[in-house]
Parts: sequence; structure tokens; C-alpha cells
Amino acid sequence: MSVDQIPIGKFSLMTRLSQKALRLYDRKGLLVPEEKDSFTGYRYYTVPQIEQGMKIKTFTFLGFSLEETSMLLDAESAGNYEFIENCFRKRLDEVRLEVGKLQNIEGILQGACKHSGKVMEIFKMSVTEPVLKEVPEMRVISKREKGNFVETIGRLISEICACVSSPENQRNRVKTTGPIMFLCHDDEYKETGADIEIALPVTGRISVEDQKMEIKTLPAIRAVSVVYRGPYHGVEAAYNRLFSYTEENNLKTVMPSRELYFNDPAEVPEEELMTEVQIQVIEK
Amino acid sequence: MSVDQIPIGKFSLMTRLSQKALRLYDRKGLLVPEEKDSFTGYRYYTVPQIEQGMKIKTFTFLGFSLEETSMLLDAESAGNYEFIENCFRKRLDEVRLEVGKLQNIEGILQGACKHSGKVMEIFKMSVTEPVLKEVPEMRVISKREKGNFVETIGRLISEICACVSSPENQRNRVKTTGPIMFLCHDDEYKETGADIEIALPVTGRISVEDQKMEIKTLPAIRAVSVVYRGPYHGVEAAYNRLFSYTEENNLKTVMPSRELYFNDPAEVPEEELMTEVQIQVIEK
DNA sequence: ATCAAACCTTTCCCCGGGGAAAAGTAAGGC
DNA sequence: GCCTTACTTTTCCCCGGGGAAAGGTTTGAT
Repeated sequence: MSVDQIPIGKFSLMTRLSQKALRLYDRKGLLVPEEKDSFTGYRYYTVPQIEQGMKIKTFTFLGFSLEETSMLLDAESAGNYEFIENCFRKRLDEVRLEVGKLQNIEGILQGACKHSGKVMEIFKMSVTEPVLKEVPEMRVISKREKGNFVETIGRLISEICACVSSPENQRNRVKTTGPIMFLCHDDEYKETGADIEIALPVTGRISVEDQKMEIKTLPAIRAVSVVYRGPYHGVEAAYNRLFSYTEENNLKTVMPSRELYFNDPAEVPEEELMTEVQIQVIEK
Repeated sequence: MSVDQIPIGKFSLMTRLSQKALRLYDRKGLLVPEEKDSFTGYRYYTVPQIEQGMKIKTFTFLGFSLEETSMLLDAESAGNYEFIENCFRKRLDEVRLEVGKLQNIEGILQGACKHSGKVMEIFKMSVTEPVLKEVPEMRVISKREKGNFVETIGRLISEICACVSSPENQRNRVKTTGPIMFLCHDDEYKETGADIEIALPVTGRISVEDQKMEIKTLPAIRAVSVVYRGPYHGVEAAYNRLFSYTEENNLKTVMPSRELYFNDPAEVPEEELMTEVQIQVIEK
């Protein structure tokens, strides 16, 4: 019956998947046409394959990669709904992150468009003059991890804050003695897989549960420092200042650099965020 | 002076642009190192180029493509702020669209995760049995355009609704005589560049301003039709039913297909959207 | 039977980099 | 002068298709 000899064009119409996509799914093994004319190479699909196509479409619509989609399909036919749910939860977190980022961008663009004619105001940020200073040693609670830049920083900050403000630590009069800071251990900037340490200076008898959280003492260092005011994505302006300064003064920089966050993005508008950036220096 | 002989690694640190990105920007002409050792191929940047790098970073962070970024940079140095503002507005619209889409996805995933164990409920949608029926001719106001699928449909719908509810047309007792519909003129599904017509059946002495809006009569047709209930992205289920039916009954389908929207996505939850899909058929 | 139109095939280039490999080079220490 | 380490170079493959080209096939009409 010709019903089960659906060429790619019709199948594309039926599933609303483009021919290009269908050929790709064939190659990747996601949706292989039931029959393939070995002489002409024509693909022929069958009616039951329509459902498979719809499932693929649903998963990719949700933003899963083809590889994930493939695993999801396998899990579904095996009845492994637990796996699927895990994937969904993970994807949900990602989506929320993406939404946050886009809303951030939306805010910036809106601000730039509002006072017409002053579009380039977004490039205005303030960076203080570099200062050479001695940073004393300090006792901190810290956690170090590799991961996505923004997301990992945010998460580690909340973990550490949660730890310090736990009932037990509050009882022991644990107090923070400075702003929370981010230590950047990479010497090249990486968006993903960045080596990130978040530390918070504390005093008192603090206790931690998390195996990967440490209590330690950051060494005293000589550092150049600037204070930057403005949205976080412009913080590299601070680094520029610092590196120009170290170049001019013939200083050698040493990792990790430190970023101290003076206020909380949740409380203060983006433009008023204050960040101190410190980079350790030694004589060349 | 060695200050102005910054190799790629340091420059990457200073601008927080990855080396990979820098090499790409070099190739694309966006940020060409001031000096290039013609023997070793080493790239050497200068301090003033840092600012250029930061601008590029800002634009790409906002989601502009490298080509757009390049034009934006040109516009900025030429003082053409009007162009920049236009780009920003366009991008702002895009971002809002993306946010909408992601929030849609967020909702779906949330729903699927909530009642644990029933993850696959998202595949449940209802499609009625196909019916063969005579659709009478009707007088419509319509606008046809090529563009992005979802976005164009949404926009044309609001344009047409706005037109019909304009003060002048209200005064003339213009009334709608049926749900708004989408006529799909492509025979292959396309995400972008789709040939889209939106039509709304009306009676009365209607007047239009928009040059591309037409008042015309859609022909009477014999069509197979189903009613689909569920989120819009699953509407292909309706098409599957219809095409299976036409195959089984040896009917030939004729473009354009019509989608009639019974309720408004702004008023009703996604799951309760009702869409009638009609496809004209003729005897083979 | 023939012809054109519609349909199908493959291959290559494009987006914006990340990751990895193979190889050449610079700079500091002995 | 040599060695090691850190740095740099290039090239190729990857994501998920869109677009286009060059060519073979099927179908329907005459």
C-alpha cells in the first residue's frame, strides 16, 4: 500500500519537520526511514514513524540537543520515566538561567533606547585609579569548583552565605569580616569550565558540612586594586586599568585575581554594583 | 615600548575575550592586531585596541552577530547613533520574542515535572476525527507576508485586529463573522521565510489604510477538517490526522491549508487552545 | 513515447566559537 | 649554548540545521 511509502516531501509536510532536518535525523540515527531505495537513495517513511517525528520535534522544541533527544527517546520506549524527569529538571534550570540572561539584556537595551540620542551611555562606567596596597591575610570559608562562569559564581555565593547563616554558626557568633569575593584561578578567560573559588572572610568557630567547603587563610599579598562601578558585564574595564598599570610600572601579576562584591545584585540596580578588583603583583 | 606589544594571551586576559574569539575577530576584520610578525605569525595588540575589544564584547553580549557588531562599530566611529539605536530597538524586539518562547518552554517543563511520574503527559493532546465538509466562500480582510513563522503570524493577527477595531470601521458597523485564520501557502514547512497569510471574515463597509492589506473573497472549498486542542506547538498532530485521512481516502490536497483560531492565547492557558485545521481536497 | 515540472539526491559553505592536536617560537635558568 | 617551559601558530571536527548548486528520478500531461 502506498500509504506506507511516504517520500520525504510529504513526510516533511506531515510532521512539520524540514527535509533538511529529516536528512540529518536519518544520518544521526534518530529517525531512519523505514525503507531506502538502494539504487536511487530515495527515503520512504511509514505512517507509524510520524509519531516518532512528533516526539523528536517536541524534545528539540524544548531545547534538547539531538544527542539528548536520542537518549530521551530510548528512555521513553524503555519506560524509564525517571531519566526523562531528570533531564526535564536540568533543562528547566537551564531555561531559567537563559531567561535571566535575556531579561538582563532586555533591561540594558531598554535603558539605552529610552533616552534617545544617548545610546552609547552603556559604555559609561566608572573605574577608579589603580592603587597599590597591602592586603592582609584573612581567614575565609571557601569553595572551589569548575563550571560555567556566571552560574557557578552565583551558586557558590548562595551556598556559602547559606552556610554562614546556618543556625549553628549563628549560635557560635560567626561573623563576616569583609565582602564576599571571587578568586579567578584561570589565567585565560573561560566562559565554561572556569576554575572558580568563592571565599568569604569570617571570624568565630565556624563549622561546615559540605565536604568541598574549606576553612583556610588567604595569604597577605601586595596587590593593585581598582573599584569598578557598573553592570557586571563591564567589569573587564577594571582589568584593563589594572593591566595597563602593571605594564607601565613593570610589575608582574600573579594569579589568582580577586573580585570583591560590595553590594548585592538582588538589592541594587545593575548600574550601581560596586566591585573591587585586586591582582597580586611582584617585582619583575 | 613593550607596553604596546601585547601578545594574544595577555590581551585575552585584559579584554576577557578568549584567544579563539580574538583569532576569529582578526580573520573577520573586527579587531586586527596592530602588528603581526610576518615570520612567526604572532599577533601583537596595542593598548588602545583594548577599548575596541570591550566594545565588541558589549555588542556580542547583547546578542548581535559579528557582522552586525562590525556595522555597529563603524556606525559608532562615524557618529551615526541613529543607526545604532535602530539596531538596538530591533534587537530588543527579538529578545522579547526569545524570552516569550523560553517562558513558554519553562511553563511546559514545569507542568511536566510537577506531577511526578506523569512526565509524558505533554504528549497528550486531543485531535478530533477528520470530517469532510463544504466550507462556504467568505469575504475577508487579509494580509500576506513572508517571514518568521510564529512571529509573523502573531504580528499580522494584531495588525488585522487593530484595523478592524479602528474607530472608523467601528462606526461603519464592521463585524467579524468568524474566527481569525492563518492560510499556509507553503507546501513544505519552513521556520523562516514562510509564506503566511492571515485572514479575518468580516461584513460591512470596511476600509483599510495599509497598502498590503486586502479585502477579498476566499473561495468555497471542500475540505477535510479536524479540531485540535492543546498547545500550538503540537498542532502538527492535527496535520498528521488529516494527511492520514486523505491518504486513506485517496484524496488530493490543495494548498493553502487553513488554521482557524477559536480562542486567544492571551486569555486561555496553552493547553486549552482550540485550533481547527482545514485542508482543501479534490478527487484524485 | 516524450517532455517538462516537480521531486529527490549529494556536496559544500555559513553561523560563533570550543576542544584538541601537531608544530614552531620566546624567554628564563643553567 | 642548551634545555625546559610557556606561549603561539595552524588545521580539523563539532553543534543544528539553512541556503544553494549540480545532478538524477518520478510523475503527469500530451
